[in-house]
Amino acid sequence: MLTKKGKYGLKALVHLAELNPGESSIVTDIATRNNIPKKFLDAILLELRNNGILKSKKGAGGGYSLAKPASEIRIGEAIRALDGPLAPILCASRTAYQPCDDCNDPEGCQVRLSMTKVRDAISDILDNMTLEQFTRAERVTSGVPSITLLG
Amino acid sequence: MLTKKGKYGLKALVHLAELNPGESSIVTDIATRNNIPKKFLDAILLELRNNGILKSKKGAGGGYSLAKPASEIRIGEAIRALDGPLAPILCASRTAYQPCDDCNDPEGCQVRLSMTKVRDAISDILDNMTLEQFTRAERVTSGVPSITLLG
DNA sequence: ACATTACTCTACAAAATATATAGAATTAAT
DNA sequence: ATTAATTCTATATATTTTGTAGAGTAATGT
Repeated sequence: MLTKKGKYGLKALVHLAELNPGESSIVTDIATRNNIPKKFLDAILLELRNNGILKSKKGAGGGYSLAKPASEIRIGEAIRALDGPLAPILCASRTAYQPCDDCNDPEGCQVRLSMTKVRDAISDILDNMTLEQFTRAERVTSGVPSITLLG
Repeated sequence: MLTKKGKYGLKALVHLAELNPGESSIVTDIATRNNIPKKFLDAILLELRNNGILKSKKGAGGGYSLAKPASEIRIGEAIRALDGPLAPILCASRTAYQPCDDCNDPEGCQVRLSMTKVRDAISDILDNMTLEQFTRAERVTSGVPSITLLG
């Protein structure tokens, strides 16, 4: 699940990616422009900074900016930093695997196997999507998936 | 995210799918066999029943059984009944769409567009997977996705 | 130097959600 | 009738999410 923290973080990243190269932005501006509680955003941006996604400068004239080009920041990377593993359940995670304590047979567990497929599908999308692509995304209905049943 | 409720429910469905046709099982048995708190499972199975996935019979000789063949029960259907929409965020749901209250432009929101892709990918997997397939799944490493980066 | 700015850190608090538990009510079989 | 089993209502506990408050730190400009 994408929490508000994750959502706010992504919006802040878009905000920063849309600045001119070299420019930075202060938290207050990002917060007001995106309807995000300032103090909450403080913590979020700090976390992104501690994960090497943003860099910050203190004091007057300071602010936050991307730590690397938007083309080198993966959306999956940002979401992991804020919301944790992409997998729907930890036993299906490749970056943070942990067996369920109630499961007597993780190897043959169908829940785990199916959720591993889901995790891989999510990762295929989010780890291959850069912040640059994300920011430039056009307002077009995303490609219709091959076989969708329930809409 | 798959909660314990969702996980327990899926395990119970597997349990019931593995019975001989026409057979049913009582909650206590499903609970002890799968390390699930009995009272919690009561509520879960009831919810699956109210969603037309299970049927129940009260009293001695009673119990739960599938309401339809395992080949006609979709995993996505079960997860929705227990954990809600598959989409990582409601504004990306097709079955339970709701705009974010803090979002001034849902149409052009990149978070929403990307999460819609994720939702579609999840749905492609879970709405096309039947309980029958799920139950018969072999203990084989799931197919390697085309381009996986972070493992 | 000094005031101002803005990030950083620690602690806490409120709200929402997830995870149960208890016990009585209902229905069916023997 | 008694027992078995689901169903209903209510409640309790734990965890996570979503914030808020306020002091601390570093940089800047004057």
